[in-house]
Amino acid sequence: MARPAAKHGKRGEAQRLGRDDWLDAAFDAVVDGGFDQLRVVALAQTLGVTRGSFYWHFADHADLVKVLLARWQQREIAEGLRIQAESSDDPQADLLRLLDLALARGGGDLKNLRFELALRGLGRRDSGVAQMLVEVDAARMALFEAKFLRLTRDAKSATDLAALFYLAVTGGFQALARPNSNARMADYIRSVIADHLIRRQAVAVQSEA
Amino acid sequence: MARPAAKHGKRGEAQRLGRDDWLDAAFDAVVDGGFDQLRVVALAQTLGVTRGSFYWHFADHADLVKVLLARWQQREIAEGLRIQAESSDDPQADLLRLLDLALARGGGDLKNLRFELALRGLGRRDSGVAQMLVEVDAARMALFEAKFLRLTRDAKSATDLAALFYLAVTGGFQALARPNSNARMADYIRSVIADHLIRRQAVAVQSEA
DNA sequence: GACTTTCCATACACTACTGCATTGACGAAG
DNA sequence: CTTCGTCAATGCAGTAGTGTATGGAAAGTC
Repeated sequence: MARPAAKHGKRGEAQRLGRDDWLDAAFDAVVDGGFDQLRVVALAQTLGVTRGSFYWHFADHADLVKVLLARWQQREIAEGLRIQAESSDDPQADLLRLLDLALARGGGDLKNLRFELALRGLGRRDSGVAQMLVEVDAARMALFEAKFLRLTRDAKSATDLAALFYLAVTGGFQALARPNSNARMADYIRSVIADHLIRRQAVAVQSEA
Repeated sequence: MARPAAKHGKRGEAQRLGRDDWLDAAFDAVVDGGFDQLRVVALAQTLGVTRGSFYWHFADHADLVKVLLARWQQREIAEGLRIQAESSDDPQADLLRLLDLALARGGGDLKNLRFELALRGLGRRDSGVAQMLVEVDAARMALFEAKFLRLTRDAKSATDLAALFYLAVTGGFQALARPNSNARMADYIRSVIADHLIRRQAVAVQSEA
């Protein structure tokens, strides 16, 4: 018997797989299906190989999850630092851009968003994952708070607005990660959050001066 | 061999189980574990019977899920009507009470909240479930919008505030459904939403007059 | 007290996965 | 050309869970 199916992936003909190929496939599998539906057999089938390959790259199923989570966290940290670096003179514009990044994660595809929701689902049962998410949330909150502080000049309201902002964004994840969520919905959510939590705040500060 | 284990459930000694006993057990199983971890063997074990009983009450695993979802939706509709009925003279107080109900669902236990999050996880893959959630969300939004309309007297801002309110509450679910979420967190979320989306709005309306 | 309904036990067949061991193909380094 | 490292196929054992058939016990019903 010859190879069951050819891999028609990245650039057309790279037969042999690496660790990242398995991780990418696992990522996609989690995106539509969640962590509970992550099956080694399924990954092998989509990659066009048998499970024999998998157990060379990973110790077992738990190892795959562990590495996948670590990779996500690493990327999340990197993204945070990257965003922290880019800062303009206009704090309001910064916040609006932050909102765009949070709700669409740059691309417009919802894969990262759906992955994170799956991850939060896992975090409700796995205390280790929950801890990781608490840290990620704290880092993001700190980022938001810093931006809001430049906008409001008041510590208390900056903290509150950052928290509320984060709550709304997290809620937006739920609404946007649906199977048939249209682009209009995304725009509306963005505009509501932007109007009431960013622009209105900027006006209030301006009218004080 | 005698009965593996006695059922020490509701009132102490009711040996024979009904459909609702299985549904209650299934509900709990979903609360901690999600729909993907819903196993009839596990339910049978916690109920102290074998699977033979299950397949008398339900056609199969899919049937259990179907009935469980229907029951949840029924209760949700009833809850909505009940809330709609109780209306006081003070729209602000009404909204604050609505917020309490949404974030704690009356009791203070997080079971309903965690169940709903699990349900939303399922809705990301099952379009039927997704449709049901869209309807539930729409009904709640209409409820919120009606309350906000009495507060702001402006249709546009009432719609927006209701949407933002719902986003924040949904986001609050995520934060509160964690394994180790303390009561302080719940209070903070409540206060932030209440202050910025309800009380501040009431003040703005009052100052116009 | 026979008869029926309701609920449960037992046993079996079947499927879906995992994990591991062995072997082999293939390229690179020497 | 051999050797070694890397990746993959194959086969096997084991586990977990579903669905179904069948029989039996317990509690009502007439």
